[in-house]
Amino acid sequence: MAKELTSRAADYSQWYNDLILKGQLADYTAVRGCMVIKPYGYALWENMRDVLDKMFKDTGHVNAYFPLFVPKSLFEAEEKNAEGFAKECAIVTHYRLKNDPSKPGKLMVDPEAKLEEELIVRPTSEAIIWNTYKGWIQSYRDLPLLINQWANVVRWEMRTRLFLRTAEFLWQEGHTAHATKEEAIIETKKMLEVYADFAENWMAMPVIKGVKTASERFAGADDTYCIEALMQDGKALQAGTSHFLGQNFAKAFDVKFSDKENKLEYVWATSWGVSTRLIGGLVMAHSDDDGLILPPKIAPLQVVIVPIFKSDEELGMITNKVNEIMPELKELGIRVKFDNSDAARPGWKFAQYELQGVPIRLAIGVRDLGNNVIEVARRDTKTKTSVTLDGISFYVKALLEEIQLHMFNRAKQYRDEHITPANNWEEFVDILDNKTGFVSAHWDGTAETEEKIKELTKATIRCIPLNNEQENGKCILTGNPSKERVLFARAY
RNA sequence: CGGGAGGUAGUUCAGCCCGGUAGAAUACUUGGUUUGGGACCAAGGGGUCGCAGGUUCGAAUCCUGUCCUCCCGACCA
Repeated sequence: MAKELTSRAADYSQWYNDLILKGQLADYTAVRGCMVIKPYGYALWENMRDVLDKMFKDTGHVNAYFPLFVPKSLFEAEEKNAEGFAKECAIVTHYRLKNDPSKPGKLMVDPEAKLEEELIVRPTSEAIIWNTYKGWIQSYRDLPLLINQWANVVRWEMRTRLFLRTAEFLWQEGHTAHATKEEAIIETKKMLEVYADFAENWMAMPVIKGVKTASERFAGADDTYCIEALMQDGKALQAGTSHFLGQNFAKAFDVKFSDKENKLEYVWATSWGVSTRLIGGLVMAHSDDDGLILPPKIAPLQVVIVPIFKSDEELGMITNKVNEIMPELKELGIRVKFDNSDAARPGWKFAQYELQGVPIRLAIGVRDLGNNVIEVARRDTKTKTSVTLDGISFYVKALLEEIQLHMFNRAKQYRDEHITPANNWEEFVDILDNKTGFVSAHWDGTAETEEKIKELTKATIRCIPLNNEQENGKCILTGNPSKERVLFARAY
């Protein structure tokens, strides 16, 4: 079974690629580093997007859309932000092609059509948005501004990987403006909670909420909060970030407001985002050697019904019964498909839907009709049971919930078992090399030490967990005093 | 961007070293038998050999350039 898939043990990277490609989530294109998200993968993204969008709106945000291009002069206004992204920008320099006189039928860039000012294809939108906000904000009555946009961005990464790091990707970016520092910090933390809620309760992917060290911070932020997830190969994945931007962008773009005392103040800012990278995390958090395992709440298809028949007459009998069940399932809001195609035999369908991670498979043949039962197969545990057809829709509904919970608990158990304290350097390195996962260790708080540890072990500080327990100790590398442990890991 | 590997039928690949009518498996189409874990038989269709130059009587094969992918590294909100 699953004979064409590479196993995780044999080659984890290849297994990951196999699942994306053969599970039909995405495919390569002729464009370097850019993928096409196929209908099945896009359906997954749509489900994720819809849930997040509702969460944003429930927390008072509205959607808008800003330009893809950022004039270079605006892009460079916030210096740290510009510096952070400068090395991975796509730049528009011309606006016209013309026939190439030396190569008939071919086109060339028209040198006459050079732009006065280059346009940067947005790697993130703070610059264009804050330049726009300048015109929208005059008074404290204009605040807060709570805006989100669903968009694509481009980052010219040297090395790309499907979903995890592509040159162009889809995401949402929230950009809010506030009258006070306190309010902006509350917003930053609120959105981190939204992300954690989404990751854990919808994607069934446990995350650690924390704050980044100064060197891992978003370029232009005063603080970067993050959710960190753990993949099955023991590597960490930054799954979402929420930034407290202070007044950095307000100052760079001169965005001031009059407060109640008619004093001019700079606006306080936040930005926060999650991307299609979440899909990569979803794949690596849950799936197995037989294919994808998708959490029911966001799976494009939650239930597939596969008929087992030897003749049209038998298929007719089965179809009659399925026609009773389908409306009941749909009535309960379940995304269900009846695969009565005769192009593939049952065994092939079983394997295909397992590869694509459909949470529940129902198989029904005439034998089952006689016994008034149906075979229920769970993707997460690969167990099969024969269940009475009476009230089957409620059984399926409950089972979907159970699968969702089981997937989360299983991932959480793995994650929890892979947060390991290290009290000396030998332990630290041993855990990273052999056990993998997060290592909880003391750090002296300096960027130099952080960098040195990264050089020596390739592990980075993923975050300083929120509500971190305070505990006096000694830095794992330097032995200097430390007040708390931080989480290290090798990461994607 | 450095090192390594690769790109030939929808897919996985052989052929390349040593230039001479483009192959296999699988998938697809049709017919038949089948159908409770990736069925079988028969017939059939499908290719600018990544792209662009060059060498040659002749290039999938040799040479040069270029694009895309994978792995390792550097980089990485």
